[in-house]
Amino acid sequence: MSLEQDLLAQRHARVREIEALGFKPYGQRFDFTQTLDQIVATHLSATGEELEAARAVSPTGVSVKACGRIQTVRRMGKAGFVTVQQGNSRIQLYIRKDAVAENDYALYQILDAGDIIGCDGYVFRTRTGELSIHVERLYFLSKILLTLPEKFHGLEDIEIRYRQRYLDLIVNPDVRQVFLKRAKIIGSLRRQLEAHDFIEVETPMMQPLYGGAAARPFVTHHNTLDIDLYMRIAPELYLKRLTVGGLDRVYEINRNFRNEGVSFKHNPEFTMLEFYQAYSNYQGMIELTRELLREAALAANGATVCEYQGHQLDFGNIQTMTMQEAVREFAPAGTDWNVAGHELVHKFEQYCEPNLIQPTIICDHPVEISPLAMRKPEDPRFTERFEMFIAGMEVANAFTELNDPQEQRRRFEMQLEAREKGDDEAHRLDEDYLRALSYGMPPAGGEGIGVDRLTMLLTDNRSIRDVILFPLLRPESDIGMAAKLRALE
RNA sequence: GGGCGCGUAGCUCAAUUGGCAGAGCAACUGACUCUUAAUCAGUAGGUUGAAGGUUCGAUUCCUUCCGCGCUCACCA
Repeated sequence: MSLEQDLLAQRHARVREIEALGFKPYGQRFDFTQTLDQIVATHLSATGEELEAARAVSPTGVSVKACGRIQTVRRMGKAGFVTVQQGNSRIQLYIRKDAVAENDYALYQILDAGDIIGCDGYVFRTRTGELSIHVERLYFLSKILLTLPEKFHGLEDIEIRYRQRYLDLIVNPDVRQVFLKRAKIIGSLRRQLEAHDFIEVETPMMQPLYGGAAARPFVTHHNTLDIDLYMRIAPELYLKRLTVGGLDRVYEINRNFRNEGVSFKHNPEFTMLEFYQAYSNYQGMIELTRELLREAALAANGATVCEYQGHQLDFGNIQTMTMQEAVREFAPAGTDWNVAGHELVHKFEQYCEPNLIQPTIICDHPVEISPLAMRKPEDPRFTERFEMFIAGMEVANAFTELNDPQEQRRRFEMQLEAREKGDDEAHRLDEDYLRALSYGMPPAGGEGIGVDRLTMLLTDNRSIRDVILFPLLRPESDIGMAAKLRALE
């Protein structure tokens, strides 16, 4: 028998012991009166004397019913300390033989780190001043069968951290904070857009034709209809159909799927915010972007400035320059910046992109790479488009939407030519989209913001996998948990 | 897909030129009624990612495979 199975068998035997003591190892509702966060916040500054005095005045004044997962157990003869964690807080429980029922003490003696327990007790401070709960009654809520990683070093194996994120979250408190911040960022984006009268909509993830970006799609199949469907690479064309329908301000925060390489800034499924505002244009999007990012930074960090991989990023002061200006500034002296088309894009990617550390809006992209954006009236080689770069990453992409169906048809045909020349990521021609435009789409500005990348920047994580709860990995070979559990029966 | 690197006990890590696979934590037994990385005494725990090869002998060298990381390409 392997060690792992030996441990599992030990723990399983403990389940029977817990039952023999009259506790249920699983499945009990527990109506705690305070969370550990509340207990810690309430008594943060109370001294031991104050807590003792409060208890003398009213025994219920400092009494609590609380619960959490055991982090460490320190047993000493006829008493001991058990540190439990719940939410963002941990607190130690003090259990002594003469203060609890016999069964409760017997239970305490067989607790393992990782068990989930509850207690009744009162709040006090130990001799060393640590806020603690003096336990008067114990409850058993859930049994751990496996063993937690080491308490001091935590879990560092990056593969296990991604594969078993639940374990990562249990033992690495910083990871929890990253995902709390992520939720705050998304909440802030929603609040800002709602405040501007945008409504949240959901458009198809499975599409008969994919579009709105240049990328290879995932293909799936619907059995009953017997058709292939594509996982969307962007929601853009559906959201713009909604502006045709009179939903003037729409947004969607959801997953896009792109069948491309995986890297520190690419995950096959990623979260995109897209929004469209009728009667606006790309200048309007620049103004809105400044506001959204400023507020997101404040929501995440309480400041518009944050540190990212050693750089101070200022989300409250976003500069703007055209793509040509960027090449003029960053390319080696003598480089011809007064170019257009793919040549300009190439020079931009080569010389500028990695150097755009501070949040920077780059505008006026060549028409060749912008099939859905309106041309600039004063120079039709370029479009009313911008992308925002931060720390060398593209974080946002926006433009004045092309709403002329004739021009859109010609752009699609340009894309078809590119496809025939071997560009298998060129846009498809979407007849229904052209039909929608032919009913008249209001002038509009639209934008997409990469939520994962924004979260990376605001949480100082260099890998997109550290801001996605379950990043895509190759499936594990045999884990055999079912067989191991069956062996315990 | 290419290049480079990594994979040792449940976890974090050692192992000298190729020479008996080790430690701490976790686990188990015992002591201890204010500890906090509790302490102290003892016990047990290994297909060194997998398969093959070279060798008297392989964690160590070679080949293939698996997984992960970094990087390049791709990702307008």
